[in-house]
Amino acid sequence: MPELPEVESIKRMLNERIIGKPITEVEISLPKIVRHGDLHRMIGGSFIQVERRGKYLVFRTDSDLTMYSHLRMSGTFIWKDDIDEIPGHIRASISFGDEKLLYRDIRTFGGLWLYENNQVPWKSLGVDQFDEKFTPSFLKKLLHKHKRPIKAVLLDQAIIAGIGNIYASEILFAAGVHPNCRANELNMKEIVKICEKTISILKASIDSGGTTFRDFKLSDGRDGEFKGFLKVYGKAGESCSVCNSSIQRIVQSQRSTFLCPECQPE
DNA sequence: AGCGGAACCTGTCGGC
DNA sequence: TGCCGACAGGTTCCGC
Repeated sequence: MPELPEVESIKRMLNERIIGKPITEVEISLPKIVRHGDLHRMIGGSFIQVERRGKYLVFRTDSDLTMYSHLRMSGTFIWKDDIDEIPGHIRASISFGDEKLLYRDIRTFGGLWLYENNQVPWKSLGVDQFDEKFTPSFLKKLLHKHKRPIKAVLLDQAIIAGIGNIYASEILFAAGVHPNCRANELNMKEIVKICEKTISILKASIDSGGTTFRDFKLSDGRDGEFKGFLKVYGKAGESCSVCNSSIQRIVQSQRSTFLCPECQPE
């Protein structure tokens, strides 16, 4: 489920719900989703802020403990009072008195980490696309270090943190760049386009509450609304909205890529 | 060093 | 109707 806009939506929900409330209980129903640390150590403390780094959620507490979460393919957080019936696949929960935050994850690829001081669960995370450093000239330096196809480079979180598979296709379509173009062979005009479209598409998606591709729900159960804005992802065989050509699906690094062969010449 | 492929899981959908 | 394979929004590890 989570592309960056979904993670951002969840972050905002969490900041409205859990800040400053004493943590009274922690329940783990699938131990392996806790990748590091003992979450019970948070009992008695409280969260002071939830941040986002790439697709990670960062839960700051009033002590030196920090909880991290990555939702991977199917994780989500649900505020219990927002729903009528608790769904299956709840892997962990954190109680705040009568209120409760649920961590749900069908495929169990996601996880929770607890670290103290300034340790983090990621090895390396690249620049965030909303960072002021994310400019065409900076992007040019990054891209020209890699000869892989641009699609693979956009997806590499160690280079740019936050772009997922849906948006990689959408960004390259909007920029008119073929996904197989080698990153180090892109010219400045193409890089400027990629930079602008990355920011504008992700912003627009966040504003509309995230993508509903398969089964994404906002924490309160409403559908995200961005699905209707997708131009190529999941549309193989349909007509391009710009030129009417047939949208193609190709596979790169074992993942689907969608493109318009006319708008994105190789 | 950088790249492609396998692995980690469960659910859904389309074809026969 | 039912079974079976393909596919799914992500990341890490391993071998070349």
